[in-house]
Amino acid sequence: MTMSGPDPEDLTARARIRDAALQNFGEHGFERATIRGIAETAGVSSGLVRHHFGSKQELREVCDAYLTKMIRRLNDQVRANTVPGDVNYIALGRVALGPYQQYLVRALTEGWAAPVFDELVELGEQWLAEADAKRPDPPYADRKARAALSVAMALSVPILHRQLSRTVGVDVFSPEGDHLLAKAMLDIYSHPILSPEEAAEMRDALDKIHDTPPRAERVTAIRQDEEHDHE
Amino acid sequence: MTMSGPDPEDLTARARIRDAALQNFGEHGFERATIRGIAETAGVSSGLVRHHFGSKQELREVCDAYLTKMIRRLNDQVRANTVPGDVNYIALGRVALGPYQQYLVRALTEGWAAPVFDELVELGEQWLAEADAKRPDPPYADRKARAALSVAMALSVPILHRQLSRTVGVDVFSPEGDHLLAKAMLDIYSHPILSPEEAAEMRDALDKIHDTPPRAERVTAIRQDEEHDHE
DNA sequence: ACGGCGACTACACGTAGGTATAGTGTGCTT
DNA sequence: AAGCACACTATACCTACGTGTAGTCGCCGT
Repeated sequence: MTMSGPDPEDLTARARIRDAALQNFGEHGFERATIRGIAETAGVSSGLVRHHFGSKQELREVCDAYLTKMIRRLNDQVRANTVPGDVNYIALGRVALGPYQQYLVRALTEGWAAPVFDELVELGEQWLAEADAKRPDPPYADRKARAALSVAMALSVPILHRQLSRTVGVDVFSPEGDHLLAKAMLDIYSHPILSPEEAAEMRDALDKIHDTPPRAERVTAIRQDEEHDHE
Repeated sequence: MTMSGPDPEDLTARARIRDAALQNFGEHGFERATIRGIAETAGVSSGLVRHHFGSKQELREVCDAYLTKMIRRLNDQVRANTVPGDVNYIALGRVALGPYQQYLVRALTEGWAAPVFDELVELGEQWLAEADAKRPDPPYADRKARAALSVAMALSVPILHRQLSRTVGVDVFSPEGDHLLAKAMLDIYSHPILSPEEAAEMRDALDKIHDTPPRAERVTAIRQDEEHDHE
C-alpha cells in the first residue's frame, strides 16, 4: 500500500542500515527501536551497525542529517517547480517523504532535527511574505512566529494521524483521508473562524490578560478531588 | 517557576504515584520513564507501584483515565462559564492542565488517550457549529473533520513546543511566549492566507489531483542519490 | 604471494529495568 | 486478643539491549 522506496538490494549495507534505522525509529520511536531490530530490517548483523555508526545516538544523528539534506533538496525542488497557488506540493512532499515521514514526525516532536524544522519555517516565511504583501493591515505578530506556527499546524496532521484517522474514520495517509483532510484544511484556511473585528477585540483582551493572568481559584477547582477517585 | 499542583503530602500514596507517573511519563515519555523513577518521585518503593497498579502499562491506563476525567471536568467548566468569544479558556486550559500538559501531549502523539481527543473534538464541534451558522457557503468538509483538524492544530503548539520555542526565541510556555503565539494564532485564524476564490480553485484542483496522484518521477528524483552521500 | 585493510559476523559482557516474591508493620473487625 | 487484610519495603530474578572484542572473508596494492 505504501510506496517501498528504492530496492534494498541496490544499496550499500551502510545505506540500508540508515534506511532501516529511519524506518524503525519512525515506527517505534528512538527508545523502543533496537539496534538488533534495525540490523535485522537491514539484513545485516547488529555488529555491523556499530561498525558503521558507532552508537545508537550517532546513528540517529546520521539519520537526522540525511533527512535534513533530503528536505533541503525537496525545498529546492519545490521552489524551482512550483507555480504560485499550487497546493499540490504539500501532497508531493508527503509522498516524497514516504516511509520517512514517520521519522520526521518523531524527530520533530522529540525536539531533534532542528535544521529540518528551520528549513520548513523558512519556506513558510517565503510563502507568508507573498500573502502579507496583499493585506492592508499589519500582522499581529512577526512573520517568523506566524510561519513557525503555520508549519507546526501543518505538521499536526502526520503527528496526530492516529487520533485523526480514528476520529474521521479513514486513514489520513490513504488517498481518501488525505483528500478529506486537505479539503478541511483549505476550508479552515479560507474561512476564518474569527472576523477581523472579533480578532482585534480578542487581541486587545489578550493584551489585558497578559497583565492579569488567569486566577488560581478557577484553576484549582478543576482538580480538587484528588483523593476519592478510586472506584 | 511552573505551578506545583497540590501538596504531595496531602495525597494518598496511590494518588502520589499516579501524579508522579503523569509527571514522569510526560517529561521522559512512556518508554524512557521507569517504574523506579516514578516510585522515587512519589517517595515510595518501586514494589508499591506494582502493588497498586500491577504493571507499567496498567499504570499508564490509569493515568489516561484520570486525565480523561480531568479534561471532562474542564470541559464542563468551560461550557458553563464561557461567554461566547472568550479565548481566555485556551489559556485557562493550559494553566489548569499544568504539569500534566506534557503527559497529554505524549499520550496523544503516541495514539493513546483517545477519549481525551474525542472530548476536545466535541468541544470544537460545538464551537464550529456557531461559526458555521454565520457563514453563507457550505463547508468543504464535514464538521467533525474540521473540528478534529482544528484541535490537532491547536495541539501542535504544546507538541512542538521545543521547536517553536527555539524558532521564535522565547519559551512558548512562558507568559511572553504564550502571548506571542496566541497573537500569531489569532492573526492566522482571522487573516486567511487564501481567499475564498483561491480556496475554491484549489479545492477543484485537489479533486482532480485525487484522480491523478503525483507522478512517480517527481518523487523519486528527490532521493535518487542514495549511494554517494558518505562525506 | 602476501600483508594490510575494511566490511562483516559471532559472541561475550554489563546493566537497566520490568516483574515476581517474601516479609514487615499497622489498623480494623469479631 | 486473634486473625486478617492491606499498604508498603527489600530484594531477587530474568530478559532485553547497548556495547565491546575477537575473528573471518575478500579485495587491493606491492
